[in-house]
Amino acid sequence: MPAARAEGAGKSGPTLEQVAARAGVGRGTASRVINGSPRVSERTRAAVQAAVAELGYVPNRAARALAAGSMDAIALVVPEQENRLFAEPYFSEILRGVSTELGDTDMQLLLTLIRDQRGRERFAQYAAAHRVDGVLLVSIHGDDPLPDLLRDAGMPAVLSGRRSHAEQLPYVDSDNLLGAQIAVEHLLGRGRRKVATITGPLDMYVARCRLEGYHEALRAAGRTRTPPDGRLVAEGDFTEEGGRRGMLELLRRDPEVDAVFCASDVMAAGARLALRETGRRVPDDVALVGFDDSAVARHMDPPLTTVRQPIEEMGRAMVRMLLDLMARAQDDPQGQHRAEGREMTDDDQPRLVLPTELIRRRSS
Amino acid sequence: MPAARAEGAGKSGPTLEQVAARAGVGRGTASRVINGSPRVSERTRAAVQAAVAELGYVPNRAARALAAGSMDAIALVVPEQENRLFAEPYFSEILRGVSTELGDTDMQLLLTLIRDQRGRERFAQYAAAHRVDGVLLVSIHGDDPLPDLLRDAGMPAVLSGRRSHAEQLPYVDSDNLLGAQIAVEHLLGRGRRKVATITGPLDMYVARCRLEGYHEALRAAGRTRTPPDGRLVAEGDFTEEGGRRGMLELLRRDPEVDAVFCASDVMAAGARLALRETGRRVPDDVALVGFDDSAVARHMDPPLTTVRQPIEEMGRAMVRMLLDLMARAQDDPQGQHRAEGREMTDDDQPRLVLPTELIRRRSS
DNA sequence: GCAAGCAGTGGGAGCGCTCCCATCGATGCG
DNA sequence: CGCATCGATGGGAGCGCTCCCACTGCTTGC
Repeated sequence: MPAARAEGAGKSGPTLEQVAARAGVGRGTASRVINGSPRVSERTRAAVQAAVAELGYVPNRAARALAAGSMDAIALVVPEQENRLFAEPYFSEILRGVSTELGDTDMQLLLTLIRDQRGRERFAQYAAAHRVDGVLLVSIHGDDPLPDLLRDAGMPAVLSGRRSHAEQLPYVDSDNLLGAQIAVEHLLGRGRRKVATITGPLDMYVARCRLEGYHEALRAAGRTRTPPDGRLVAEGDFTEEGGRRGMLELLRRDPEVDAVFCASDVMAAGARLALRETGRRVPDDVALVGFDDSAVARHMDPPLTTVRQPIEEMGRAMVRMLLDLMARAQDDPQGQHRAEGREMTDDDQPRLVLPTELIRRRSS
Repeated sequence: MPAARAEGAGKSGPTLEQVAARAGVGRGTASRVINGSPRVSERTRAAVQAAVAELGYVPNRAARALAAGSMDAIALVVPEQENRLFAEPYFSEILRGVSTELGDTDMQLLLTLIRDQRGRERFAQYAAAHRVDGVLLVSIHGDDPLPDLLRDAGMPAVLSGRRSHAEQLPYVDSDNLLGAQIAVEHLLGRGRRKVATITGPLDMYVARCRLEGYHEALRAAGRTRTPPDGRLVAEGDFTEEGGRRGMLELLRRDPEVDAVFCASDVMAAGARLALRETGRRVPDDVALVGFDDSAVARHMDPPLTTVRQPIEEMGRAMVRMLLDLMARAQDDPQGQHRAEGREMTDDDQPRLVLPTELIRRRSS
């Protein structure tokens, strides 16, 4: 069929000009059809569409980007500190959600790893140079300047998780505090007396929220600070080894710990190792609860009770939110409506917090 | 001059033209400096570099792509059949290797999910329309036409894993056959008498290789087909549930199975479940060996003996190979050297097979 | 009956860059 | 001492597209 596409191998496909010629219309009209403008007669539209089909025309993205000033692409930015994130189920799920939601658009997904400060600045520049139309930020620490760099550059961006309680940028998060709280309440409800916790890195808001939920549950149970000064709190780093060390530390401080809420399943797996090393049974001696409901939770022995967060859905929601922001930016190139006397308030920024849920298994 | 495009906020950064003006040189010279051409005097180079720094100039990718006909981007294509891959450790590792290796380039990584046949064709068109300069293909089934579509379009591509023994395209693979063989030999060496296997989907070459390794080991041990007709072979699909079903099937066929080689750790986890359900102990009653050495192997109880393949390194190798192919394509736009009477032989295609290694843990 | 209005259209003017040809001294050589 | 050479440079000509203005017929309004 596309007998066209003559012999020359490497040449890129037909151009708009050729399509227009074939359809017997002007370049402008052809462009209008391709882009679905309404101001085209039915006859013409059909003719152009036929030409497109015959020639197997595919718009040249670079040309379009150059002329229109938009790249039809968004970036998923991943700070690669500690090489950690990729292995995490969290990331795969986000990725799945993002690409699924993007599948319906003809937007492209760019994956960008940010390694260090230099990379961060470089990316901010890239973004400013309009190499992408929007940015998704995953696993951002509280002190990361990148989001603000992007905002200043006028680049639409959505965070997965907040950096602080007062996050200024659009974000999608899950209800970490409540999730942790129900997890700990569950442990208390099962009659556990010394409920400890292994937290994430406390420079991450998500880790602080889960710790807060832990405290909240204890407080609600009238069990505030027993024993005092957080002896039952160990700071981990969301890694397996961190969970293991945290557990050993907790046991060292108080050998009678009988339950642990871990701020991630992976850390719970680490804690499980430590428990095994020290000859403790789960859940008989120590009950364990994780967070995420990732695959590892199901595979542990015994299977891990955990707090499920709808990660894939979060990925999808982030994309929807970003596309929305991009559309806004389109209509209102520089957020100029704030020039209309109306300050861009925080409330203009979309945000979404999805619910978490306790999944009970045999570890508690 | 182009006072045009005045202040409007969303303005992209400075242009090459402005950099050139600032440095007091012509556009061509500025471009030469930016692209590291040698034909520039030291003085001029310094002046331009200073201007770049002062202005914070970042080349506009779209313009460059349009003018130069290359996108400085490669695509990682993932067929999303069954929604499976993203969750797999295999994928995360590849991804990590790929993006690490790419970090040193200023090449961009595009992630593309292919959902169905339509998506496949669409992507082939995209590629042909030069939206990317090269393609990495992951988890391709034996009958997938995409690789050939790409080759016909003259698009450099590298596969992870072969589609068949006679793979025509460049690929990076690991030594699946030998890996499986040492795994099974290990089992036999431990005195197991009835060694079964749960394979991957047999339309994937990787699965057939591992099955072949299994047979090879039995043959070498003089244990060919006992019992006959592959009663000890169950076909799985690389999923946990598939592993579970495979194990149940094997036990049904022959309750005296005392060892199982699973073609992936995830399936081994499924098999472990089935074993537990039917009251069998690991390794006492049944020894288990997996493949991949993914995180799940370490977390299982008991920890899983498995065959390690250097997945991250495979990702890196794929990128190196692809960049190399792209450079070739550059020099020799249409593989025209075959016009010189020299047919493009298979041997022109780079290929790489990395070694596998047995990791002994307590499940065997 | 004539000026507007409007849907539908064609095509010029760039977008910012790379490619490449023309230019211009400064050399080198016969 | 004049001419071919060469390193260094300037700038025109697009790349394929979108934007937008101008133009064509027609249907309206007064």
